[in-house]
Amino acid sequence: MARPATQLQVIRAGRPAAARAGNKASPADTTQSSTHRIADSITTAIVERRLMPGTKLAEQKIADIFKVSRTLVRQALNQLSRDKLVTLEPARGARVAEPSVEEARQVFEVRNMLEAAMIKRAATELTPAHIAELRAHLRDEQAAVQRTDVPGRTRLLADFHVVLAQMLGNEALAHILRDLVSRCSLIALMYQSAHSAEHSFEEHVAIVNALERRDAKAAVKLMEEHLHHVERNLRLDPRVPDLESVLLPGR
Amino acid sequence: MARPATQLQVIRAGRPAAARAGNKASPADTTQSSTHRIADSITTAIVERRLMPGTKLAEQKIADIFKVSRTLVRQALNQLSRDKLVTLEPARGARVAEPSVEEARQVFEVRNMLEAAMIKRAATELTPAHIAELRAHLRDEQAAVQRTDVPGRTRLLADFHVVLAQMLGNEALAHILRDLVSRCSLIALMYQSAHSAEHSFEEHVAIVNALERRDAKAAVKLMEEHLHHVERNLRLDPRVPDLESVLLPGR
DNA sequence: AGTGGCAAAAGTGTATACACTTTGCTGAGC
DNA sequence: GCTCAGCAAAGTGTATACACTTTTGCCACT
Repeated sequence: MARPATQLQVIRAGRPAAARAGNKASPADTTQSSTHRIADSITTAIVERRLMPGTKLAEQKIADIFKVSRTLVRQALNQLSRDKLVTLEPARGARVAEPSVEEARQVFEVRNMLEAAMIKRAATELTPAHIAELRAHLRDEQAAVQRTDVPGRTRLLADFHVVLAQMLGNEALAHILRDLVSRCSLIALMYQSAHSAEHSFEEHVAIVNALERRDAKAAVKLMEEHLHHVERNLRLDPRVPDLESVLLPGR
Repeated sequence: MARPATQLQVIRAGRPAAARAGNKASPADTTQSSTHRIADSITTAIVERRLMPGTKLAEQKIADIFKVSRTLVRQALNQLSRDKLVTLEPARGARVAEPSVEEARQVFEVRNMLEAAMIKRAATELTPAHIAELRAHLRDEQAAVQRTDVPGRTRLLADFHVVLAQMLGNEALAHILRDLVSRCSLIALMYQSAHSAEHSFEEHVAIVNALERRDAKAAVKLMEEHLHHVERNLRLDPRVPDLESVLLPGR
């Protein structure tokens, strides 16, 4: 069971003063809260498809990896379970969530509601400076797509929607959307989206073009179509309809 | 600064078996997770105005009240901070949140986006059975208003919006809305809404009437007006605009 | 060979210990 | 009398201890 002695090692990544050798608490030594760092790492790992749905997330193992106690890992897992990125079963531990088809439908429905309203306001409120920022973001997206940087493009394509929310200056909206978009990444991952990254990118470009023209109607329409395309290209139906037909395919 | 400790005493209801004298763990003995119970109690206390914004929530005191360790209280406070009902300052502890005017604006903006879209769908999708349920809810609202049951009516008026979300069968939407509505309760509490409960109730009735007529346009309009009224009746402006003009009013 | 059951191992849930931070108070210095 | 250093009390942050639960593997029994 993982020798705790290893925690005493002084080496620890390039942290100047903070990394004290003491084995006891030293709050506020890391740049941010350790909990947050752990939750972030796991989120990123899930979104970038390095942790598959259903993967067991044992507290002690994660604690060893991050060289902290289970306490902090538990906090992180708790947060993630609120984002629906992991599921927590009593006395059974945490696993990477496996969103159901129904859940996917619901999440996309909410995104549609929120983002349609959002883009409508964006069309009237965004300044040329904002549009320029969006163009810059699109350039990043394109670059990631072209060099087939899968984790990078996944993140950037998702961030597009969050960036829009932030430009409206509404943190509450941005926060909600960030959660929804993360969940969508997990859903896309589970249901193997066939929606090509290029396609998403092009739809983003079209949306920004409409915003620049201040054509609210077109922007809303494009956004709704975009979300609809993403959702429709999930393989939501034939996913393990029931166990029997998988094990006895001949029947 | 109002003694916070005494306010906490009120919360606990008579729990028969849970309060065991044993000091060690006994998982899964309470009906639900203790953490959840604690978070719920605090949420209720905030929404029902028994805990005022800014009240210090010291971990050990709460732990004593609920007869659990700080561990569980910390978990509960962490959850609440994600809902923005309490603020957590590093090494300074937790307090009941004091939402800013800007935050209030943002929350109402998001609610407007979500609820307008929601009510539009509700107008086309709700069945007569749903309408009947809504009528029943309205009766409860009215009863609470009439007997000036402040905590009850506050909760029921807020629940109206959550119930609508649930009727659309979208848990994700309902969950988001539940958070937003709780925050709104806190905001209303801080900025002493002058919006009378009767007024809200009547607007709810008008909304349900529109839904029954399946008049989506009217329903959306009524809902937007309702939210606008609630927001406009907050005293959002003169609230400590800046400290100087409070301390040196003559200038 | 197959099955039921028990015991060890692994893992979760809660409490507690202890280091560190903040805060409020007191007393020495001016 | 006022100010500020420094100390004590209160409170937070993290680790660890330990009780309980689930899982796993093994063995006796059929």
